[in-house]
Amino acid sequence: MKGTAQQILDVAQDLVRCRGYSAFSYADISKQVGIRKASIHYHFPSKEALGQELVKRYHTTFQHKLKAIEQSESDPRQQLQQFVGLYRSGLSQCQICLCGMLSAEIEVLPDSIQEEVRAFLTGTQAWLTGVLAAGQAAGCLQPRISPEIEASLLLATLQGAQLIARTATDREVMFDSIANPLLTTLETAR
Amino acid sequence: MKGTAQQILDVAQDLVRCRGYSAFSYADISKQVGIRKASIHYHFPSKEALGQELVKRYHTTFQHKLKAIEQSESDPRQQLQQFVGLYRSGLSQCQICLCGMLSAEIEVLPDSIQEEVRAFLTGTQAWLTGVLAAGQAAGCLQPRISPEIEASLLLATLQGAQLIARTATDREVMFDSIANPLLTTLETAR
DNA sequence: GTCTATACGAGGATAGAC
DNA sequence: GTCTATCCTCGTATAGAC
Repeated sequence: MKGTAQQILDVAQDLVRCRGYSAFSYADISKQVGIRKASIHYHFPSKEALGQELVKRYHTTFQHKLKAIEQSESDPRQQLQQFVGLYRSGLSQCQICLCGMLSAEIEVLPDSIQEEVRAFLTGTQAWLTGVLAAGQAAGCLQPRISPEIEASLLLATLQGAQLIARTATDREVMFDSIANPLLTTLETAR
Repeated sequence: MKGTAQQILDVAQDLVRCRGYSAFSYADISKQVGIRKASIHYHFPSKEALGQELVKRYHTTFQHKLKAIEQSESDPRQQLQQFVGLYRSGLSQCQICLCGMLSAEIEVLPDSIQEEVRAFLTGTQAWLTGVLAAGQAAGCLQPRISPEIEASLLLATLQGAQLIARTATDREVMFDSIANPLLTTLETAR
């Protein structure tokens, strides 16, 4: 059984990924967790503190998922496919990457949260670069220009694909229509 | 000299592209235009009405810019370059595409505004498809898989590049580091 | 830890004078 | 067209009882 703080973070994460930081409130969390608004302040004194913790936890969890991918798949092509899968999941509930959403809202975020978002993006791109470099070395992936540049192109495309997909009625279909061709063209011709 | 309604839309557009729909208010507009909050309601009875008009006007203006590109450049490569330029401009003031921002917030937007956003994205992708098809026919552009698919890939990458760029200190440099390689790889090798 | 009660400001919106 | 005045709701946050 989870602690209240974790439940709050779980609910808050879903809310932010769906509606955005500006548009979610303590009242929303209150309803879904089943405690009063004031009680949330016991666990997180301010919205800023909550938001900061949210991104930190998201970053950590995401890193664990990346580690898991590295350990479960040795083929860089499949690591890449699983990575794309991370961006696909959540779309059905109309959620996008927490840090994609927060990037859009970056101008209205407290500095402390902005920093966490930047750290996430930097870390993710570094991981992607590693996968692409390994794939290039193994001859199974062909990054455009360089692994570094391909990583930023890829990340941008996935964030954008999420944005566009969520305007569609069938979000996953729309996402796949972008992500699948992308993966195909990165894999070396057989 | 512009009418008040247009001034309101101008200011509102900058605000939404920078902060988002949820995070901008009549008070913000009021300060910048120099009239009282209540006066805004004379021109736009509700925030929803203002938002809807905003996207409609943005869409129309954007279409005019696309027409202008078609007429000033006959080379599809340069049309594409100018198109990318549209996504680059505004970044220095921390603004992203109005409809990219609204896509992120789509879940909290009134239906009427959601529709306008979808129309914009569909129209833009159609235009891009045309340019890519022309470039392919002329042998100066090489779309991945097909012009249609390349258009959606390209659009997603540009929207994502804007998102990521705005988290950086030097936003235009970051944007270019994604957009330039993208353009390079689309142009046929010389 | 969670509650009730409350403070305080901000947000969108309306009525009516000028 | 724009103003002042006002309404009502919602948002974050705090104090203090249980």
